[in-house]
Amino acid sequence: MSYWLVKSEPSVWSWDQQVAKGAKGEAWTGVRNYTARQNLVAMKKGELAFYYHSNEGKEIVGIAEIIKEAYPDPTDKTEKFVCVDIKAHKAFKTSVTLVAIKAEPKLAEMALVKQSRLSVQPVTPEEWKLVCKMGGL
DNA sequence: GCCAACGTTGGC
DNA sequence: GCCAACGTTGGC
Repeated sequence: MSYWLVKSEPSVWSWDQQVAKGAKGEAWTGVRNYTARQNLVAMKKGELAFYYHSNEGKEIVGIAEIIKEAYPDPTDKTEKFVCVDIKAHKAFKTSVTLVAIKAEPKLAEMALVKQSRLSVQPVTPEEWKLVCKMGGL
C-alpha cells in the first residue's frame, strides 16, 4: 500500500468539483512530466492520495482514492502520457496549509516541500499519518 | 507580477 | 551525449 499526493490548481479543477463527481470519480489528466508519469503508473486501485490545491489556497484539502489504474491520457495527443481515475474519499476537517507543513520539522522531507513543481508525488506512511492528524482525521 | 527552480528541446 | 536556451510551474 502506497500513499500519494496529487496537485491541482483550484481554478482548473478543485476539490469541490471532485466531490461533486461522487463515487464515479474523474480522470486525472494533464500530467506532462515523466517523473509524475512514473508515479501515476505505480498507483494501484484502492490506494489513497492527498489532494493539494496549488497557487490558490496552497493547502491539502482532502483525500482521494484511486479507482482506476493508469491508462493512456485521452487529452495527450502524443500518446506518451497516462492518467488515472480518482474519486473524493474524505475531506479534511481542517485543511493543512503549506505553511503548516513547512513549520513541522517531521515533514521537512516531503516532496511537496523539496520538489514543489512535481504534480504527482509519493508520500511516506509516517508523513501520511501525521498530515491526516493535522487535517483532523 | 516576479522570479527561482527545474524540466525539456534542439543544435552541435 | 552535452549543454545552452527556452518554457512552465508555483511560491511569494
